[in-house]
Amino acid sequence: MTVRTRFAPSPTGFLHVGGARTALFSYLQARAAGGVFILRIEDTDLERSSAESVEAILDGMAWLGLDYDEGPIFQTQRFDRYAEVTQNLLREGKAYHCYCSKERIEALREEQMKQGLKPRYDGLCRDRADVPAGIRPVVRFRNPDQGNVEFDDRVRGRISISNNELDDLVIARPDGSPTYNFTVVVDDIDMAVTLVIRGDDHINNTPRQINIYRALGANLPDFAHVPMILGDDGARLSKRHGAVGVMQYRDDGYLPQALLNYLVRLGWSSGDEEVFSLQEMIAKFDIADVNRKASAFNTEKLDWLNQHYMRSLPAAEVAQHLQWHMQHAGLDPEHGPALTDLIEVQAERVKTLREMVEISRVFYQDFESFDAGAAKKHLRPVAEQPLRAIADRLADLSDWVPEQLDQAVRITAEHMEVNMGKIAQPLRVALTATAVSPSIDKTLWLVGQQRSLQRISRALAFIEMRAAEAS
RNA sequence: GCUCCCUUCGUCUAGCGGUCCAGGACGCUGCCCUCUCAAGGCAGAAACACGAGUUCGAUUCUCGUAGGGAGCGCCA
Repeated sequence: MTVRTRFAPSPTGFLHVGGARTALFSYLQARAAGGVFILRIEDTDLERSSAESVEAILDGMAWLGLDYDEGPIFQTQRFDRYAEVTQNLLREGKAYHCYCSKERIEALREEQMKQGLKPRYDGLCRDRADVPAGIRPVVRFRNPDQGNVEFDDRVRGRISISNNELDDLVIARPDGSPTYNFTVVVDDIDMAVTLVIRGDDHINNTPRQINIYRALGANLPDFAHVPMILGDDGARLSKRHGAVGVMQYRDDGYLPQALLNYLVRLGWSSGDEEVFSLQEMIAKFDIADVNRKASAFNTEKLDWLNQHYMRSLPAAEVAQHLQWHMQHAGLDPEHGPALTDLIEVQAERVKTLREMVEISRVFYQDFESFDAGAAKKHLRPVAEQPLRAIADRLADLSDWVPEQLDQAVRITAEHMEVNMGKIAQPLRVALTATAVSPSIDKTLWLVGQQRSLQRISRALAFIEMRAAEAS
């Protein structure tokens, strides 16, 4: 039997990291088995669902590269089907109309809670013969009241719950619209899903869903309930933890490979390995090896992985993502070094593409003024001779490559009998306006010959101006 | 309140009765390297929630306690 998995988000917001992880797990299980991965949009709640959210989810899936074989399938397109199944259950006596008012149900719930009982529908309308006038009834599923439901969860192990704990849940509202626990079951049956991977907040729903499967005479899929993701502080992940939406990670400068790798390691491991390409994940991941406890999201480790991928992925591939950030920062890649060159030298000094853009402005745009502290320390009269000397040598350089540039600076330092720092630091400030940049040869290389010479002249003028002011 | 579930370094995890005075990774600290910042190399601090059992022997099995989570909707 071919493995069929699905990811079934409800479009009530963006794709968050927890959802992305269950999507990834479902995707990996399907791909590993040469099976089918389905995307289904659970939009039965017309109030909360939105087209923007659907877009956001689709965008998130696309950015992560989690391609699906079937879908997106929208539940709102399947209302006729749910109604049909509901009618069948009604006809077979496996479901019934319930005329109880919401008020009565609420009062019942309160009363039961007060008595220390678990709130459950009391079945008043179960065998009702009359049809009260003027009331549009809901449809309730007739849950077995004997025995218990057991299933082997692929991550949680054996789970057993007594039918006494369950009650007759509403499967259709007065207007006929179906409810979640019913639609998932109908859909997973119709779509022949063989493995249901979802958040463990659904674990308590599973027994009642299993009862519906049985009433429908369908085979059960395997279930795998994965723990949720917590924020850095161990509390449930929410907006106040910063980024929770997948696309926010893109905006913040993370590579999809890094996020995916981080997510797969959250609650799962394979020996001492930390880095996994998508192919390796497919080969090594097994939902049965996922941990049972919730894990906290740690941005520092994500940062480490992100830098790893910025450095190890082909520069051309990273450049495609960097391009997007350059544009968003208002920088034109044409006005400076090739992005692949930039990545080669900058990737090891930043955690995100966004930071890379920030520290690289100076290679694409002229700066307004020298950093005050850096200028005060390095653009002093003593730097004048070294700067003139290096400028002369650089002006004659025909081959503007790091090796030649490194030689030029070293030889200049040797001739002047000074430390590298005596020449590199003033030069660094001249070129970048700050005292921090890549190694001096790489900095020169990225700035380019013409621009380097212009900036050195500018620094010399600055030094003279300061000297004049002082005297 | 009731039901179900979870508990190894700060964090992610390895461990599936003796190989563990508990291994790896991120982070942290120190040293080295060094033209700045990084990166890199080396070293280090850092955990089995607690209490009873079972056993010759428990991180590993059982039961309690404590702490935490989820569910109990005409939301998904």
